[in-house]
Amino acid sequence: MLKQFKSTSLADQVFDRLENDIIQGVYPKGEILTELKLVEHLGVSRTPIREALRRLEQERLIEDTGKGSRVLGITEDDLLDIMTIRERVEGVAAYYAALNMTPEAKKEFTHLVDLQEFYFQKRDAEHLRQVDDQFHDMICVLSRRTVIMDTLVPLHRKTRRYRRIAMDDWARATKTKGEHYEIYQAIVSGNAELASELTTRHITNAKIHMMEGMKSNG
Amino acid sequence: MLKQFKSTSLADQVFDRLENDIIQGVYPKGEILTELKLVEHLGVSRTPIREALRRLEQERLIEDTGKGSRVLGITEDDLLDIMTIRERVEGVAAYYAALNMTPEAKKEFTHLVDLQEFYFQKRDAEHLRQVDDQFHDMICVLSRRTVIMDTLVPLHRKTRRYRRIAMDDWARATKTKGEHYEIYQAIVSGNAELASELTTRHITNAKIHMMEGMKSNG
DNA sequence: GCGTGTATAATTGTATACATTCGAACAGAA
DNA sequence: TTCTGTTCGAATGTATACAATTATACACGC
Repeated sequence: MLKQFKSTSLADQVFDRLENDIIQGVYPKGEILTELKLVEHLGVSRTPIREALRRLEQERLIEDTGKGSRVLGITEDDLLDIMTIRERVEGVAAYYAALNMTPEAKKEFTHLVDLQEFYFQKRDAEHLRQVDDQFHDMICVLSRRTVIMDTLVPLHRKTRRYRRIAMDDWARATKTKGEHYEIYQAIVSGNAELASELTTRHITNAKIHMMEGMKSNG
Repeated sequence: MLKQFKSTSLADQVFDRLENDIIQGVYPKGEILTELKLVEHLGVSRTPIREALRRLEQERLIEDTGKGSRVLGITEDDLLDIMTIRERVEGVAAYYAALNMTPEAKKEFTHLVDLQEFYFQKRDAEHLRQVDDQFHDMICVLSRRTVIMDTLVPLHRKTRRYRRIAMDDWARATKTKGEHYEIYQAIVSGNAELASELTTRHITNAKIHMMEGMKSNG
């Protein structure tokens, strides 16, 4: 018999799924989720569902009404604020990442950048979006600063739906790839100041692009 | 019979208590909390305790070991990063607060500033610390920007233990009172740019003061 | 028709029972 | 002694039973 995959708990699976579905808009904003409906829909008992709901509440993706949980979702104001915070904080992550590079970290980081190039050549927007996610998360992880990670990573997750749109604009994707590569070089060469500055500038660009997208799409 | 107080759930009570106890250092860093021990200690069943633990995990105050939850607490690096993030983000909150003032909000804010003066005159460091907490939380709430609130308020909570020390330094408390008053004036007069700048400068000062305290106290 | 009271059903809060996993202690053989 | 296998217990994961609350519908009296 094959070795079993590491079993994540049902509570974790429910959380991941609901978090993703809410961010992707599967559950429209304002919809009421009751525990019983989720039991039927997901086929697990109330215990893991309740634990997932409490965590989603903590992340302000849902709101307890006393009679079911209301889906809050992510507004345009939220997106704007997320980018503002990232613009001001993610440079700090890049700064520490540049100070903390190890050969293993560099190898992993390089692999990610190569993957980005690969998907770019294939014009594979969907995977490119995933790699973009991972790129920014990796900077946080490489910083080895827990508070910074815990602040930024949830914000990255919440912009996931938006980024799908951004990556379909190939001109922006090309620019993103170049900016990422510059950041990568600054970090692996240990140039903390430059890494910080380039990262901030990159996110400012992404923010501007996002705001233009919001204006034209309503 | 008297009207009952609004009953918060046991899960919420357990969360509040454990969160506070961990931040205050009641549970030393590294201690393992098992559900059974908490059941005995707190006198409630495992269900609300588990929900509280999952939320504490989400806030990275504990870590699941698979066999009990390890208390993580807050390191000096964490404190430094918290102040760095606040330094860069809290000005944004003040900016929006200045744009969103209503008569009711102004009244509440004014009351808080008066209260600060009151406790200052009484040399009541403990209450002064509470008001300091509330002042910074209030700026976030007044901003009416959910993401900014959700980012900053948990960080405020995590610095609570440190602030107790800071308030015992009366020279700093005096300076804090003055800086708060300037920020208050900028916000209620709707001067968003100034409010943002003063807030950032105030937190920079607090950060410097905190770092000096860390150096001298080891 | 309209308001009121009651019964009922839906929903969450809490406790507990059962399943499973994992590690540590211990016994026995090489 | 040391390695190994087994057993037992402690802990968590999951499901379910029970309690309490609240909204809704409906019947009844005015």
